[in-house]
Amino acid sequence: MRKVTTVNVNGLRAAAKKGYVEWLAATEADVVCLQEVRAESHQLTDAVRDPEGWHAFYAPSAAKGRAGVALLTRQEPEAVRVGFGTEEFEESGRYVEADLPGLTVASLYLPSGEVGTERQDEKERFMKAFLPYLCDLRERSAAGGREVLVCGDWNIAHQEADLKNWRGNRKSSGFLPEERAWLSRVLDASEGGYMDVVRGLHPEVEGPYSWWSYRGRAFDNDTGWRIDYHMATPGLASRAVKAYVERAATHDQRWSDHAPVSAVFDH
Amino acid sequence: MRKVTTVNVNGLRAAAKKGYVEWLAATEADVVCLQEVRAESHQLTDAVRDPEGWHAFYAPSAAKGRAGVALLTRQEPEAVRVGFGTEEFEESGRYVEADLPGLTVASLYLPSGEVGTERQDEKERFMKAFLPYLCDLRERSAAGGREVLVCGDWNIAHQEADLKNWRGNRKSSGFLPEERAWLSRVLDASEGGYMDVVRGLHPEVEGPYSWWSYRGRAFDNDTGWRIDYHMATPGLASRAVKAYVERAATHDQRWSDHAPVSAVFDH
DNA sequence: CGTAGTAGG
DNA sequence: CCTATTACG
Repeated sequence: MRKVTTVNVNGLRAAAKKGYVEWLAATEADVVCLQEVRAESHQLTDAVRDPEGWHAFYAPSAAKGRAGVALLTRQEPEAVRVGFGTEEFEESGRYVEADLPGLTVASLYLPSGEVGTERQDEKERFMKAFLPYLCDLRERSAAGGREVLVCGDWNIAHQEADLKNWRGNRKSSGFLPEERAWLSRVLDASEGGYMDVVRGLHPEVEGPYSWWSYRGRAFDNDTGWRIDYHMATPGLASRAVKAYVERAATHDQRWSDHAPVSAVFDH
Repeated sequence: MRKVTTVNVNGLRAAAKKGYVEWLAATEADVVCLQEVRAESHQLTDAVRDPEGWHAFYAPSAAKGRAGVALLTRQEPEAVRVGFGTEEFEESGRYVEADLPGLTVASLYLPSGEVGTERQDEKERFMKAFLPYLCDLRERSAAGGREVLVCGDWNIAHQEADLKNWRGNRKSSGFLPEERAWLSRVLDASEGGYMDVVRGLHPEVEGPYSWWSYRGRAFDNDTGWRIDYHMATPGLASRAVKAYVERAATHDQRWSDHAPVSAVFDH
């Protein structure tokens, strides 16, 4: 495993018609993590559901047309698991993980919230349940000799450098103080203990953003958010040699409001 | 008034983006009758709602996004009336009429039905209430020295020549014996007393069809129905010199599942 | 197979 | 603004 890419496709059926298929055919990634598949497997064409040369695993949501994550791996995994053990989210299409030799890799779609609504409460319940799981996962994997990489749409920008208009979004879901504090705990060596691979390799830059609203000229003006992360255990993070947002993948013809984010690892 | 065109636009907002605007700008009609506007006036752009050179009158449905008829006239009408006096259908967006010198012209969208459903019952209630109105209208207009022309989507094919696959549709709403019999009463000299202008000028042809399903290759194969009619009082019908379906108007780029139907009158 | 509606993001 | 749903045609 050298390269892992994560991308929120915002509806795999729509994305497949607009450029996702060509992008996947051209990628050199060994693992691709998808979020917002927004389809049941039988609604996908065979070629999209099971692309040539990949093993594909889907965790759809029980709610039709919502959420849905997937993992594509070149190598056949030793095991695949859906959900993280919290009843409320088991069939929410938000988490799938696979064991590869020396690595557990996961595709995560953390709920998006809206301040003052039940959806924000749901996001917070997810966060509360998911952090202990991340700790368990890290410990369990360490015992099994595996590094961990949790990729996906975390729906939180961590620091001011992670979104263009941070001042205007201090009261917006996705940049609330409690959400940012939660991500800090994920990254805290004494708690979650994960590393933000992209930020680790690019500590001083604005962004790079991975999501731009479809409204207005957000993409053209690069008015974006960095909410898609590769969160890695330190041993794996130390092997990261390259990490970048494939902004150009959706430049000519946008096939999602997110761009793919990739990380390349040494040996 | 020389030329009157009727067209079911199947959503004026969608049609306006796909070719309706250009078609209207090029037409030489003096009156245009629209059905299935499927929008409230404020949802239309100014140029679409009030096209240059026309007087426009809308009768939207109380149900958002449904039905809706309109009349466009080059000349300012002496009067415009919405509905035909039957409570159930007053705000259903199915009937508007206007008085022009020597003529009352109407835009009608008769409900489409589906056998065995409440929608078929509604269609039948509409038919039952509308026939007496047509008789009243004819008599009232005659007393006022006006001819009558009721144009629109009647949602009934009258005879076998009025749809491609009449055998297969004998139990389909739109070609049921009772619907065909009702149209015969509209045309019966001793009852409705109206004339089918297009059929009057083209007694021996199949069609010409004015609606083709979007499903399959119906348009390319001309598997259509003739359900859009100009129904005229005899004095006006006798002045018809030309009547045709503008199939080519939606040939390159279809902007509705119906094509405009036009009739040209002498003096 | 389209156009609407509405929910979600 | 975009992708889904569902209702209607």
